[in-house]
Amino acid sequence: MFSKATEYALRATIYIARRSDEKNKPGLAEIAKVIDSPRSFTAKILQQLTKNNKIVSSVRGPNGGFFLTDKAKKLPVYSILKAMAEDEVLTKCVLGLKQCSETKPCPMHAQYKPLKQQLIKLFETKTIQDLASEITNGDSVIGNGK
Amino acid sequence: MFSKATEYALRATIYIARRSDEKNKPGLAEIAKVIDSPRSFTAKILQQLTKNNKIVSSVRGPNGGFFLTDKAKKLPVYSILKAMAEDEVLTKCVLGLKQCSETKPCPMHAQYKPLKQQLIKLFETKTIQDLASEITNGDSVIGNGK
DNA sequence: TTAATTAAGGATATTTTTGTCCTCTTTTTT
DNA sequence: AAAAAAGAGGACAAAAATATCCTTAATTAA
Repeated sequence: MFSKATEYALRATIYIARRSDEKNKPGLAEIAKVIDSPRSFTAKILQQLTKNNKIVSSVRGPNGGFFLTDKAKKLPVYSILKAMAEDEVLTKCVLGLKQCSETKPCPMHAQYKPLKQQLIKLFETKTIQDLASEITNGDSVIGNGK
Repeated sequence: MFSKATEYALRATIYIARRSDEKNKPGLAEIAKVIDSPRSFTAKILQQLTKNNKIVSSVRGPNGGFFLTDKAKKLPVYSILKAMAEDEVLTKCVLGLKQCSETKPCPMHAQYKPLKQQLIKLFETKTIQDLASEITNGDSVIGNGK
């Protein structure tokens, strides 16, 4: 559904939200290891999330790393998609038609519409914090094994 | 959501289903024009759909072109996704985790599951014929304008 | 103040996806 | 039988996505 870059962005952000506070800031190496993503590529993605979009914050130097402000934790997951310029995945026509609309619907339109709406609602309603808290049991997982 | 290739595959197949019978077989040029896709690339995709997977049928030579058998028209739309090797889009973890399962759910799992199920059901239930018939009014559309 | 640590950023490489072009084969028409 | 009209298939090209590496800047600790 989403690109690798966006998958890493989601996983990394959720992990940082879980692990970070004023004192504790996971670094790139730790994040990439835990979420099972290529390190340098993940660095680029975290830059994207810190730079314009202010979803992730960072500090350099020893004991530096990445963290989320309380404000950032309250952002909808959708904001990560927007930061990765991939929110269109949820909004565009399933058949990829520019034309497709209520008045000029594609053959999938009527059937797909309610699902699309639920998808958007899910990503708009759920906050980063919500997902970070979703460790209801010890088996919830954010990476691929060891 | 899907790749360009799969979008073209869906549009082309629906168009062929609408336009074809024993006598009438739209050709590549017509198909590509109507569904607004790059001609030669569309040729490759139609080859994929004819070759192994037997979703689309074709005949060469003058008055040749593409058509769907009655049997093919009754296939679920899902079969097009499988032919394009993109059915995983619907089934895999939103966060891209191999691990993710009922016993080791990712943080989105519980919320996303019912939506995933609806998506799969939609593509498994709807047939190509269903979509081809979905011209309830004259404004239904399968390409991008003129 | 020097050394060490860590993110930022630029340049480059690799892979995948998307797309084109040309020749070959099949089929029909003349 | 020859010519024309299509799809089939291979080789190649371009663009985008994914990934790596190296240097610089910021910050902290010794």
